[in-house]
Amino acid sequence: MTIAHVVFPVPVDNHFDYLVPEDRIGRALVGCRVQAVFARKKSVGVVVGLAEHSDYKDLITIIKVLDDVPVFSAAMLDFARAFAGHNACSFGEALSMGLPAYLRKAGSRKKAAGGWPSDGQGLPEKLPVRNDLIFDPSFDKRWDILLPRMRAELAAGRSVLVLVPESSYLEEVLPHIGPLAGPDGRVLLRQDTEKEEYARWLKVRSGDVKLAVGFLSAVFAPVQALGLIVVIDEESRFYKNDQTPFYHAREAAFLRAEKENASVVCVSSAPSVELWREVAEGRVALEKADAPLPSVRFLDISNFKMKKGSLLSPGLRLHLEKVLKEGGKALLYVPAAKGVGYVLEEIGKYMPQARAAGYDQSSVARPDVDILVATQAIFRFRGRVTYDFAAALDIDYEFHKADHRAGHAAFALVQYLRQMARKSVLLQTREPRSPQLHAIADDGHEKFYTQELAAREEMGFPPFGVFAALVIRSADPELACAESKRLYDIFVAAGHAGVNVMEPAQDRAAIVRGKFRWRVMLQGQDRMAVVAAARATALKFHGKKDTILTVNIDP
DNA sequence: AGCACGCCGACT
DNA sequence: GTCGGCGTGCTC
Repeated sequence: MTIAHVVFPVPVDNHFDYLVPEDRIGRALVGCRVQAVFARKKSVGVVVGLAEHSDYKDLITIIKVLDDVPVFSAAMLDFARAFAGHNACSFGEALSMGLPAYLRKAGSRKKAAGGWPSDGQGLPEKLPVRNDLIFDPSFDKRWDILLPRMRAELAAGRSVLVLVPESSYLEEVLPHIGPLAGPDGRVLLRQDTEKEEYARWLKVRSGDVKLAVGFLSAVFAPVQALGLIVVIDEESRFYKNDQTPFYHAREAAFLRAEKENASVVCVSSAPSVELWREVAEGRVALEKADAPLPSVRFLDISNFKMKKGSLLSPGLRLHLEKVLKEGGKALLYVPAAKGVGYVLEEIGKYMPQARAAGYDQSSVARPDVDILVATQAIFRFRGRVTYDFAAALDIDYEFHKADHRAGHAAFALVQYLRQMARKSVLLQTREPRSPQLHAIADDGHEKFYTQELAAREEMGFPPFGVFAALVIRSADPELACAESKRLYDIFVAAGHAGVNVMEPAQDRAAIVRGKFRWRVMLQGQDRMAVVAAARATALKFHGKKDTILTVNIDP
């Protein structure tokens, strides 16, 4: 009697036992998809283990084994298990991330044709594992270090997975890496139709693809003989998934690489504090690509009595006039929340002779003018476009955000401005003596990380502690509030040692698409303890009708 | 997550 | 009587 442990894409942590059909006894089964009756419905599950007997009495038999050869290698199963533990989802939910929609559906006749070359047997030895951070403040030195590293893996018969934060990077990345593999050996992973997704998945899985490029979900791509995962601009916020499971692609990349004995190389102009800690602890090696960058100066406006909302100080106007007189071009950064409109109005009033325009998320083209007033959106041109002069008009605003990552965001902002300015960068501030401000503008960078790591350790913030946000969504504001209180009570009643809880509060995004959001925040030192507490609380909480609860680890 | 079971109030 | 709301617990 042979029993299969099967997991399904539902939020339950345990596996379910089924009898193996006669004709499949003794053949490879672990990692195969199966069709079986689960909770009265025909469902697709994945075999994650085998046993000789089960404690469960009324076993039923698997209806059909859907794959001739396992869809998931042992390493991918290990990765999914670790991923589930990291992100407060079930093993089955984690595995379903690695399947195209066609192969997740119960009724689908689609096959996962082809097989793994038996988990790497018959392949040349792997290169030694080496996790690196390429710190490239200038943006253009990264390829000198990265390309030889990728070539070495490919030459050793290993495949390489490249993650980029979003599509604007492709223009920059593809010309560099395209030549590393022939047209049949490379693929760009994009979400479009299910049919396309499936076709590409098969191609990658066949083993022909040696170089795959994609966005955050590409970390699950079934590349064979994985040697290296490259994470381009690892600090980007786009690597954090915005729905369940709320995983971070950089963290998932490290988990997967560990299970596949592969390496990770992160590239960044402003490394995340989380990754910098890995460097400090010796788990990731630092390769700094030194290149001169323009220095940063402060423009103290604390003594100016400016009109409310005004960002164009007399001092800044003097700078701009000088730049214009020399025939140069200026970039003025404003936070997206403030918009570019008011600054443009002020320029029109005080400097009518200057050609000025705005650039933000909604802009189609980048205007070629003397003064460009832009939001974050302009940074998609990093490495390709430069200005003579760049200024952040309200750098204080960046620090005063109630977010433990605000300091890093400000640091990254300054780094990006230095990349886009040929001559000088100016930070307009009312707090010219702020130690944080001096740390982010320091040429050495060490100052920022030392200060930021100390502050985060003191506060128990990541990477020294973990947050978990339990978010309740409902169309009814009262209900959302009441339910978050009930959730809080459930957590407190269970008493999770080593995990702190904060009073229910409105989520940062209080209303999204007509749904009101309240959240209960958990915090603790140990990631596993926080994840376990979050998950236990979520499973105990039975949401009222029309309310949804999501668990976001490290929001 | 779904979905059935079962307990209460409301109603032709 | 019995319809249907929603709280509770289970899925091999």
